[in-house]
Amino acid sequence: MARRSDHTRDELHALILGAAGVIVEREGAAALTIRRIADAIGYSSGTLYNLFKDIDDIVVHLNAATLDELHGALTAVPPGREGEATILSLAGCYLRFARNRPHAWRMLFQNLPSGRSRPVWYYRRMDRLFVPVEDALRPMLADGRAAERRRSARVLWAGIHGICSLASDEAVLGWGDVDAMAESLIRNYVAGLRDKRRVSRRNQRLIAGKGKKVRAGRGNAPLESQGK
Amino acid sequence: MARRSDHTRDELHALILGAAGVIVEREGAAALTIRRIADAIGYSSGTLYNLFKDIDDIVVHLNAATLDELHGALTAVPPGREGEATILSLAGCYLRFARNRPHAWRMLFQNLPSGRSRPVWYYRRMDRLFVPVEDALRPMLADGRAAERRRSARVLWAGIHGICSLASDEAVLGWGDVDAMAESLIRNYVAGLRDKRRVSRRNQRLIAGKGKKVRAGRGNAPLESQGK
DNA sequence: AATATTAATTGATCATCGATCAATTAAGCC
DNA sequence: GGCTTAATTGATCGATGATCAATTAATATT
Repeated sequence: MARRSDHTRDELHALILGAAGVIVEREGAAALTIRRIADAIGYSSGTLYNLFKDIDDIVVHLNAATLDELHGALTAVPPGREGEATILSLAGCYLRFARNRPHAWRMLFQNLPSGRSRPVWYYRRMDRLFVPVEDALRPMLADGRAAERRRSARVLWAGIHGICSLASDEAVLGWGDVDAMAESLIRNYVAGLRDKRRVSRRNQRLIAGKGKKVRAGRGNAPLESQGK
Repeated sequence: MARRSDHTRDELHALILGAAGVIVEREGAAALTIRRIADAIGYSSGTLYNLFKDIDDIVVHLNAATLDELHGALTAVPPGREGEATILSLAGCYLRFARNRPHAWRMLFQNLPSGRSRPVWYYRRMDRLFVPVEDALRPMLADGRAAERRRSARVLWAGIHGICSLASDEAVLGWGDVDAMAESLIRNYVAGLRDKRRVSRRNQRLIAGKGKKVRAGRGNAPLESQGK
């Protein structure tokens, strides 16, 4: 047949993503195949290529929906006047999401074949996730230090993500520890942020005192010092 | 033919892993197939199944070799009497490794099909990576607080890993920022670690002051407070 | 109402994948 | 030299992503 009036193009689009989402939710990304989606919605496999370029395209759209959900959950946490508490809530939100929807969450970060890259709008959606953290940092890092705030938000978010990532890789870390770890990360990092000046000075002294005389001023990058 | 005297069993084992390593290094994990390895070493595909259970088994052994290399690089950084500087060096080492060997590094963390899990000895090799960080934390966290030191090492390592992970996912973060981000993470987290007591007390006051009276004492877990 | 136009849908088909296993063949032993 | 053992082969299977000529239904035109 052709142009069955069963569904409009948009309905079909949603139908495919819906069925794909169910498969991923239940069995993980590895179970997601063109034929299984087609069977689930009662169309044949070729039809899917009318609406999506290839299977990676489907995955990208699924991930976009997941990112939207996650973003919605993050923006739903009450901002609160105190920054640290807000960040703790945001982290808890992120961890809960990853734990409740492990398959969808892991698919977000599964590496694609070398060479391929995701569309731009996809990365914009990932960037959006930093915003709530950035806002929560405003009490600690004033408006004058926007660049620093931007970086700190990304450091915190990446840190939470790293903890989550190792925890979801069952047995590297157990899920039992992640809450305490995330709390440790946030509490100590934010505390460090608060006495930025004193810390910088102390580190200068300590590093300079270790071996050769090296002035470790702002912008100095000891991480690159032993480049290979 | 059979039992060609070309190579012993061990040689063949190494030959397979060597060829597989070259393929991954050059083209990434997606290019690694049984047939390509077999062609590369001049054997037929069936032979590989004599030495490895399946292709995941080959990947696991490749990853083990990568972990050994990484561990070797980490233990090669001079310990140094000062903890923070050592941790900065360790992080630099980790970031450099991930940047220089992106394919091998990313394969370490690629999620396996739902249900499957890696052998125990594999996770032991991952645990080993925490040890140098734990040792470097000894100056800040005395012997009495071993559990705290253990957790902090994992927090730091997971944080660095998270930064690295988002950076390798090209375009979420650029590689240009990671050094500064890692430095920010370590400097601030360690600083927070240093005035643990004062920080805890301050947070108690702030959280208690926000809305309902909640005593946020030690062991309180605000991350789980709004469980779903 | 009949026909032509357009486009959605199909499913056979292709190359490739991981994995299996009967058949083959070489090495070691008596 | 014949026998045993085990390593090696490659055809084969089921399943994958993707393609495309053929089919068919909805719409426009006459």
